[in-house]
Amino acid sequence: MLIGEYEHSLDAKGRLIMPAKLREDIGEKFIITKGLDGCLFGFSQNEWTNFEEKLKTLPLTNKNARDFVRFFLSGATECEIDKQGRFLIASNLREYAEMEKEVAIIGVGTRIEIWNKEKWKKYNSDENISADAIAENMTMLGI
Amino acid sequence: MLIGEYEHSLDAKGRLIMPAKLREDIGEKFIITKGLDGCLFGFSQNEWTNFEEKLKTLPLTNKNARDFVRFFLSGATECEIDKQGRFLIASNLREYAEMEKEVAIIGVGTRIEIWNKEKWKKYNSDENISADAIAENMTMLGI
DNA sequence: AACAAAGTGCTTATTGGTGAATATGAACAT
DNA sequence: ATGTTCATATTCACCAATAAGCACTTTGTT
Repeated sequence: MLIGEYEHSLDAKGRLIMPAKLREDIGEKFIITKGLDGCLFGFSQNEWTNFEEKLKTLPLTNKNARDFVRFFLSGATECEIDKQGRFLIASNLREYAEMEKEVAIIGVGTRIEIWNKEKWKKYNSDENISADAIAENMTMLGI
Repeated sequence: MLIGEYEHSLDAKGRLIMPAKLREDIGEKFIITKGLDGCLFGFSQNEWTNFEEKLKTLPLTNKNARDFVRFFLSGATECEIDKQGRFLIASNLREYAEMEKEVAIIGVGTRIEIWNKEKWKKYNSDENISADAIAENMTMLGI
């Protein structure tokens, strides 16, 4: 289970340390893609192949399907964690998520998310995540 | 699995570098043809025969289907990657996809797509990929 | 035959990815 | 407090991938 919040920084070449506590669960090789709300998603191999299988079934003739597949697959990269625990974030993904240096990495159960740190702070301070709203959603889900 | 987004440029003779990360999957010889949404499609030998098979199943009695088949087959060319990792894009295909110099190559699972870079940027900034639509599709696919 | 256009191949410079070495800093034990 | 260990940060050097320019070959045209 991928959990926790970590802050790290990109090096000059755009590499990032994978927090030691996430390393085991995410695996040595994993996939990052463009995510929602301006962050990047990171999936373990298992989660990803699942997802790929589903994408493959979508029809080429349907424009919505093409758009969706393009978004995820064109935005995807396989990453490998090096001996020093770092991995490279492709430049187009860095650009997409507007990452300069300071980055937040968070575990979200089945995936990780990588955020520009400022954006993450801001996102957290917004009303989208007021305790009330969350509580409401919890009751909706029957928790 | 063909994934990722790469930006490269045509040389004076209309040749293009095949990004190193796609080379293995697409194979030394592959097929490019006119694609949908103004780009070119590129298939590995295997995927191409696959695709041909699917086209063959379409009813020749239906004009739409005939048009569809002609569209893909008439534009198809075999490409070979040279020692320096480049391949030539036939001039009629370059013209079809309105390629001048700057080009985006993307991996979309079973095929690659080659876009005029500007067109690709524009396509990405359009609403075809609103966050809402993506989120919706994600839940549909159970992610 | 002469020329132009298109295609092929080589050579060089530059960029960006990769790996190694070292430094910093926190957590913990003595 | 002091030393030890582990995780993270930073820097440097090297190598592979790509860009760009040029020259040669082939093909088709006049």
